[in-house]
Amino acid sequence: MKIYEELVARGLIAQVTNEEEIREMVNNGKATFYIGFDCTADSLHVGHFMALCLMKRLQMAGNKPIALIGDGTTLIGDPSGRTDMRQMLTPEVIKYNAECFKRQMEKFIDFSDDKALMLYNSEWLKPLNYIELLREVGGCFSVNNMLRAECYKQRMEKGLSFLEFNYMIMQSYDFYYMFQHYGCNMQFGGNDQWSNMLGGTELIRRKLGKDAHAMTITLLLNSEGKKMGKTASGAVWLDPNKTSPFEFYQYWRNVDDADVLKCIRMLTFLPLEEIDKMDGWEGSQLNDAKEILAFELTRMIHGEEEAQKAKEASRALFSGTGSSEHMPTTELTNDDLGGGQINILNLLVKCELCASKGEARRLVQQGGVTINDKKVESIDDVFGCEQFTGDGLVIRKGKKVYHRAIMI
RNA sequence: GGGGGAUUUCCCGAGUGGCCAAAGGGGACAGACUGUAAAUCUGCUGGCACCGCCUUCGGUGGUUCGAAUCCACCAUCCCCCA
Repeated sequence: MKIYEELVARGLIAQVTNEEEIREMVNNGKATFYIGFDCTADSLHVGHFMALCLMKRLQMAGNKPIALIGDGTTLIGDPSGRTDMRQMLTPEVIKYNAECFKRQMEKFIDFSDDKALMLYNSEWLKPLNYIELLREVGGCFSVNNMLRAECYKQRMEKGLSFLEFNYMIMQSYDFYYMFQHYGCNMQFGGNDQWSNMLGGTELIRRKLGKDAHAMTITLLLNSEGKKMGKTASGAVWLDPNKTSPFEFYQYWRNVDDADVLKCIRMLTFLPLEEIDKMDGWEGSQLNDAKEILAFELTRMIHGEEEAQKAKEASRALFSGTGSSEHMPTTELTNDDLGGGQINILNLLVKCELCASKGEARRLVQQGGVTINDKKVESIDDVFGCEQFTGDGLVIRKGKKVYHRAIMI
C-alpha cells in the first residue's frame, strides 16, 4: 500500500484540490509540502501532533516537509473557527512561543541534511510594503469570494475586523513565496484552513500560471462532534510540564468507546492490519484498545520509559493496589500545617484539587473524596503532620483523580 | 457621518426598583449503575468565619431608604441608512 492510500485508509484526508495529481506526487516522493503553525501558545498540542505525524509519514515516504512557524501571521491572528477576535500577542511572546515549538518539533521530525526545513514567515511578511503588496497580490483576491468563505461566514454576525480579514491574504502569500523560493508545491493543514489554503493555490495560479496543491487533514472530532484534545482546563499539551505524561496517558485511556479505533487509526503508527483486527473488539475488550492507544501516543511523545511508567501507575491505581510512585504530588511545608495539622478542606485546596473551600466542602459532603482508600465522611476531618511522612497521603477525588500529599 | 439595538454569573439565556447570588437550559463536578466507556437517574455549580456576612449583572459617576433593573457619560459589538 502506498502512502496516499494509507492516509486515506487511516481517515486522515479530508479534502484535496486534485486527487490524481496529489496521489502521484506524494506516492513518488515528489512533494515539497508545508504545514503552518501559529504560535499562539508556548507548547504544541494534540492538534499539532496530528500535523506532525502527517509530516513524518510523508517524510518517511520520501517527501520533503517544511514546518512553517507563523511568527508573522500570528501578529494578525487567524479568525477561522473563532467567534471572538484573538487576543493580540506581543512580538516578544510570539518569539518565545516559536522557540518552544521549534524544540518540540525537532524531537519528532528529522531536519538534518535538508530532509526537512523550518521556516519563519516573519522573514518575508515583515518587510512587505503595504502599497507594493496591494499592487502585487491585491488584485488576485475577490472580496466577494472571500466573504463567501466558511471561515469568514461564521464571523459575519459577530463581527470581523479588517485586521483578521487579511489573514487569508498573508497565508496565501506564504504559499506563493515558498512556492517560488523553496519549491513548495503543496500545503497541508487542518480542515478548517481549507479556504485559506485555496487562497494560496489561487494566488499562485493567477500570478504564476502554475498549479499548486492543497490537502486538508480531517479534524479529530469525537462522537459528539467536538474537537478532541481538549479538557475542561484547556488543551492537552505535548510539553510534560504543562500536561504530565500521566495525565496525557489518562486522557487517551479515557476516550469514549466510539472513538478509540478512529484515534488509533489516525494517530498511531501501528500497521493497518493490526488495527483492523481490533475493529472487531467489543465491550470491555475495548479497554485493551484504549490502553494500546494511550501507551502508543505517550511513547511517541514522552518516550518509552515515561509511557511505561504512566501505564503502570494507571494500572496500579485502577486495579486497587495503589502504587503512588508516579502520581501527581503536592509537597506541604510546616507553614501549611499551622498547629501541626491540616483540615480536609484546606488540604484539597492546597493540592489544587478544588478551586475553593466551598467546592471542597461540597465535594466531601457528596462523598467524592477518599483518603488512603477510606472515604472522608466529615468536612471537619483533620490530618496531623505524622500522616504525611513517608509515602504521604493518597487523595482520590471522584473516581479517577489521584493525588499525593507529602511533607518536606 | 446619521438612526436603532445589545452587553447578565463557565457558555446560551430569563430578569425593567425591594421577595436577586439572580429562572431555565448546556457544560463541568460529584453520587448510584458500570468496563477508568456510553446511556440513565440523583445531587451540585460566586466567596467566606455557610441558619449569617461579603463581592458580582461591560466601565465610571449619579438618582433613591434601596439599582442587574432608572439617569448621564465612556467602551465594545450588531442592524439599517450614507
